Amino acid sequence: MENETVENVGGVAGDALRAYIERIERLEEEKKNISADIREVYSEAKGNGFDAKIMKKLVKLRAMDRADRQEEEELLDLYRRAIGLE
Amino acid sequence: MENETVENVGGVAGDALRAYIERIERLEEEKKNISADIREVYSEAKGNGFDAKIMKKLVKLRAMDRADRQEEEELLDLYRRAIGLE
Amino acid sequence: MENETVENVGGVAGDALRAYIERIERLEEEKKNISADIREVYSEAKGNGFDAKIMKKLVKLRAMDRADRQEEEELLDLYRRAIGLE
Amino acid sequence: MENETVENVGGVAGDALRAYIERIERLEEEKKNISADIREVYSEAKGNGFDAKIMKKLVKLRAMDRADRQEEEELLDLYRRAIGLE
DNA sequence: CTGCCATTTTACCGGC
DNA sequence: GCCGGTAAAATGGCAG
Repeated sequence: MENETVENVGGVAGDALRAYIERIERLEEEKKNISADIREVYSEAKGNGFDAKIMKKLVKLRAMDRADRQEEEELLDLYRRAIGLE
Repeated sequence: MENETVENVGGVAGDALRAYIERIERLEEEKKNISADIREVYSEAKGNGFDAKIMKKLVKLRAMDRADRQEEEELLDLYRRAIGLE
Repeated sequence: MENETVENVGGVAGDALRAYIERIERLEEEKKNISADIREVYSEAKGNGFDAKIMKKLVKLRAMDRADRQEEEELLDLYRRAIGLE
Repeated sequence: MENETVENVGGVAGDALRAYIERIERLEEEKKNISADIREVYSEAKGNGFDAKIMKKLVKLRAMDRADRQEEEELLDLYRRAIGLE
């Protein structure tokens, strides 16, 4: 390949590739910031006496719709009784 | 506790708790959207013939500073030769 | 280094390294087999009408000691009531 | 259901369920022990001057067959040159 | 066969 | 500074 440049190595379009990579890097950066914000909220809550682990369970439960949540809880309850786990 | 309300159950300040939970939920929502965007970029790149797995490696390598990257690569190379893995 | 061999590359003791790697590989192999066995049990249970997801929760609950389990469940319950999540 | 016992709660066969759970628990126990063994090997290697992170990469590379490994490495190399990452 | 979800592994962060 | 636990990433199994 005669006119091979950094933008076109072995048939790979370097410009296009770099553009994708940079878009991803920007998005990863944003995501990282949001994760830091979330950690901060948990930390603040903890400072006011709340238990972060339990809060995470609440977040999960709220994310499920009510019907699913109830169905799942009832089934778990049933299984627990079946094996005698209180 | 006589005046126990939904906002103050067993000494737990429901309003404060709910506020934390909602802040977290908003942030989680944003994060989720960004993750979707990232997946989309990989998907688009894949559609144009790039290999997503290799792209992820590039992103990781670029995130490391040059010195660390080179050190790590040299060490791996050394170990490979030590056990005869080409 | 004059007498550098595959067993001693750049000061790295190839024999020792290979021995560690091989021990790890054997253990990883065993682990993989056990994981397959576990999947098989869940699969069999599923074939007999049990819900694997709920079973996994049972396994987790049984792994916690009773005191921890009860404490955690009570705290979650308290928080749920505080934010009005049933 | 009149003769409901701990072995048959709400139509759930407690004995069968418990048997599955216990099989899983035994397997999980074994798996946990093996994981501990693996960690121990890495730790021992570290004590003798090896870098655990790099060792993990070796294990991974050895698990791939030679053709795949070479193909992947060549592709990564190509991409790196295409975006000018040395 | 592809995309999706769960598990597993890796990396990170906070606590001791 | 290290260790443990927690969250993120990557891999692998499963379903459609």
